[in-house]
Amino acid sequence: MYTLDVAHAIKLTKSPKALASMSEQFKALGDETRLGLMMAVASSGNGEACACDLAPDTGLAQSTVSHHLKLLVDAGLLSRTQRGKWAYYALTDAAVKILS
Amino acid sequence: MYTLDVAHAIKLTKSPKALASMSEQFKALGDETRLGLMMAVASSGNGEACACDLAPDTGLAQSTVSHHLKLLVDAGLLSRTQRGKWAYYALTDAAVKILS
DNA sequence: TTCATACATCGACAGAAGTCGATATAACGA
DNA sequence: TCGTTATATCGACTTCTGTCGATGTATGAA
Repeated sequence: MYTLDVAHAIKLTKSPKALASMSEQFKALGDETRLGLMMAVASSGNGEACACDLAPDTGLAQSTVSHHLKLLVDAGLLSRTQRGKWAYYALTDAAVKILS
Repeated sequence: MYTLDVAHAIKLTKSPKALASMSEQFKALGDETRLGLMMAVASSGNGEACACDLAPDTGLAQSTVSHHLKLLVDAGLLSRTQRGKWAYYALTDAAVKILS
């Protein structure tokens, strides 16, 4: 039956907790700037991107980009690695699942 | 290479138009009430759900639910069919793709 | 035609979210 | 140690968004 397939495929998350974290991830992606950042990371040379490269492309203030990146990390969509002075961001598995 | 796979899998939507409509859909799903409505439709008996059934479960005002449903339809995530006095909502293909 | 029901639209309001400039922190080089 | 660079955090402001009650619209029944 079509319906049951859909319900099953959609990993019917009746649990409110799962629903909350799910909607948090969607909310994080529901902003053009942040989705653009995700795409930039995805298409960046090494699977990861330096904040110093991401910020200029957006045309936004550095503090704004930093804020958006933190939000994406908090939602579990980006990982953050500090190397020296630079911060590198990469997609998490969760992000790849949602975006592909 | 890992990165290129990611970039490709993510249907690298450099086009701003695609990015805008994508983020619109994510934004629509980025609200717990609306995501709950989507789940309710997905798990409803017939693949579609009547607004009259959806509204009471949310505990919200009827006007609020109507507003959310319109938003989901506008984002291309729900289809709307009027039958008599009742409005029936069903997931679109786009919604199934995102949610599964 | 009149009434009730199902839903949409409107106007208002409170709280959330995006943005900025200024400032703090932390790492590296001289 | 001092200065520079890369990011993060803070405070303020404006715009967006979720919510409601009231009202409009359309369908069907009496």
